[in-house]
Amino acid sequence: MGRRGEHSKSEIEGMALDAAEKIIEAEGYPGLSARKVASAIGYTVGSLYFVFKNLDELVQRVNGRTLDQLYLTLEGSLSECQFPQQCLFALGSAYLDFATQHAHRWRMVFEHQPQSEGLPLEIHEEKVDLLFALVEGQLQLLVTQRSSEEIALAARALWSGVHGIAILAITRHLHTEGQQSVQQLTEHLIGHYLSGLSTLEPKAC
Amino acid sequence: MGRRGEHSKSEIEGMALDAAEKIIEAEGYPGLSARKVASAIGYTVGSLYFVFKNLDELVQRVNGRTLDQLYLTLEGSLSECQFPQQCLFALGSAYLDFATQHAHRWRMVFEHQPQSEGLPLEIHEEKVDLLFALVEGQLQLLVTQRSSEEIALAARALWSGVHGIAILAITRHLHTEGQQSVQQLTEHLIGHYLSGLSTLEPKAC
DNA sequence: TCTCCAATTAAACAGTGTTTAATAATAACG
DNA sequence: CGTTATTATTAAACACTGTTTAATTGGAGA
Repeated sequence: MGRRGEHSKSEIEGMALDAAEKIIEAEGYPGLSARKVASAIGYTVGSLYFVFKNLDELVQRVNGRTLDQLYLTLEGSLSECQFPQQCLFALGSAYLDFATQHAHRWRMVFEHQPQSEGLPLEIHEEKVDLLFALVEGQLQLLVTQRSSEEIALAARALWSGVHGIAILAITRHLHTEGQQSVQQLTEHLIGHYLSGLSTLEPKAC
Repeated sequence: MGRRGEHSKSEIEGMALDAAEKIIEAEGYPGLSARKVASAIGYTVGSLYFVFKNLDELVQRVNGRTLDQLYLTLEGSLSECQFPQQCLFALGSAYLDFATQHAHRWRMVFEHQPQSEGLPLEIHEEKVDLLFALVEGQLQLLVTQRSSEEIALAARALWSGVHGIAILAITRHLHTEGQQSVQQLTEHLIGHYLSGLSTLEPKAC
């Protein structure tokens, strides 16, 4: 039926991901549906299932692209800073900006729970590790003479903190006004944590 | 039809909330459905809508109870500590335990996005503020001579951090092994943050 | 030109949240 | 005690969901 081969399989895939992103950005994850995506790209649900195994798989693919985009954004934020502490502030600020500007898509990365347990979670762990690596790089420059395990631990502790601020701010659980004070909160956390990191003796952690 | 007045309105309400909690704890939020709750308490969907306006309202009620339970747990954890820093560690540990033991219900508190925007978010802000107050109390004891605004900011920064660790740990985005190292991560964050808090001059924040 | 395969669809199934009208059981009233 | 209202409860419907199925159609290869 109609227009066979008009779009290649990977073209349809890309169109579907684009459409899904738009829907999610506009209506949030609950607003996403297979038929909506299909009709947005001028196809029927069946064609979606010809390209994706599941709707879960589609969501995971969208999440993968979101993580890629987030990585590029964070990496880009490092081009406008000099000293490690400055750069960690920049990373935090960029993370918060991205989370608020693409709130729905960003939340979906961490909130979506696939029902059919497949394998693509490993891919995500890889991409999340890349994000952590950005933080580790700056911490490495800041506190020398520390094992990579300690650096990894520190990066996860600090960045979980920034992540928590972002989530609570977006879901309006912080009960603090405006975006300015959220940035303030982030700088407060990072600043005090780093101060403690350089104060406490290296062996104590 | 049948057994009219066998249970009062508030009894049915309580039964429904209990049943919903069990379902969520067992299958997660996606596993919850009106018909499941109804049949679990021996009624029909219609009776649910006679008691609750929405399924959203039922979820919000469950979330309210979860927050109450969380508060009691955290408050209880304070009975086994003496010094503020010790108590903050205890609070963090208890928060993490609760989050992992009731992962599905705890996640729902922060992840559920109601479609029909009602009013009961204010209730939640109140209960969340109560949680923050527990942290503020310990910080108050730890660092004297600081305005309540500074204490409130510090409590939110620190506890967002603990919250972030809990979320990322539960959703397995931390890529760190076992629960023991998650506790380690929390103590690391709290310890270093507090160290920085007492080091940095009071006016600098 | 005929065949066969791949792409696409329409239709179905079981499930969802929510609303509706019908109904049974009780309470109120004469 | 009989009748009427009211109120709790249900069954059924509606529009929607994810997913599967069988049926088609278009084009490539022989």
